[in-house]
Amino acid sequence: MREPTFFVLAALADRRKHGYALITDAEQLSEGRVHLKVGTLYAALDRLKQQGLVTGAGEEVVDGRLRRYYELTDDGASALRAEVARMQANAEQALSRLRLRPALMAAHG
Amino acid sequence: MREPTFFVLAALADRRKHGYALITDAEQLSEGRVHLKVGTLYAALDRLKQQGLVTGAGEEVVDGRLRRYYELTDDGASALRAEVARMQANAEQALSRLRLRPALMAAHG
DNA sequence: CAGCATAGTACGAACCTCGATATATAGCGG
DNA sequence: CCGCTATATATCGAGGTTCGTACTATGCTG
Repeated sequence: MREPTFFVLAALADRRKHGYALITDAEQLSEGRVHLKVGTLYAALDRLKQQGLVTGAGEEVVDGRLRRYYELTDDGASALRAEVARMQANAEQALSRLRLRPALMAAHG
Repeated sequence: MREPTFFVLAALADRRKHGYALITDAEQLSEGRVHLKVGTLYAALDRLKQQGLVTGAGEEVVDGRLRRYYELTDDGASALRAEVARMQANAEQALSRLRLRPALMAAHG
């Protein structure tokens, strides 16, 4: 799973949201590191719906603009938890390798 | 950075290795979750060399077969540490969102 | 000579993301 | 009214990474 897709799931983890809200929410969640592009977002939502990780959760019209809501399915929440566990395990393994690395002697080579 | 690329860097973190050894090492590091394909590996090595994260570290002929060694540059080690920090931060953010999620009431809805 | 493990190379297909473009409503400044 | 910005959804071509497979090659075993 790529980073933009991960943040779509993460942004939906607490409650249902509409597309545009996901863009701003993912940006905050990632502390500014990830700005979802609209093409990425809707492609990801279509894919995740097809995979059963996300589902439509109603529509609303606010100020004449349509809002389509999305929410995590139970499978989606499981997939997100699994992805988190995988990332933490990967990070731990990489750190243990880095600790085996001979220390840098910056001065005097 | 994608997972296969991440494990190429992680497998090189402790000492120089040759291509084929990276495949078996990445598989162990990931606890069997990631099997590097040869096409993926050498494409990643070429890319990482071009980016200055990995560099050639000598050649050897063992049993008539060529071994090309690769090692992390200082930039490569920094990039790996940055990627680890990013993954840990992303995982933490996702977990805090999952904690806000209304609990599942499996029985009786 | 056939099969297997090791070791590296090459290439098209598939997947995900990027970046740009299009549509639509509402508010603000000129 | 026109242009600009923010909100909101949708589509499409281009690009980068990985996948999957096929290929070359050596040495060992049968």
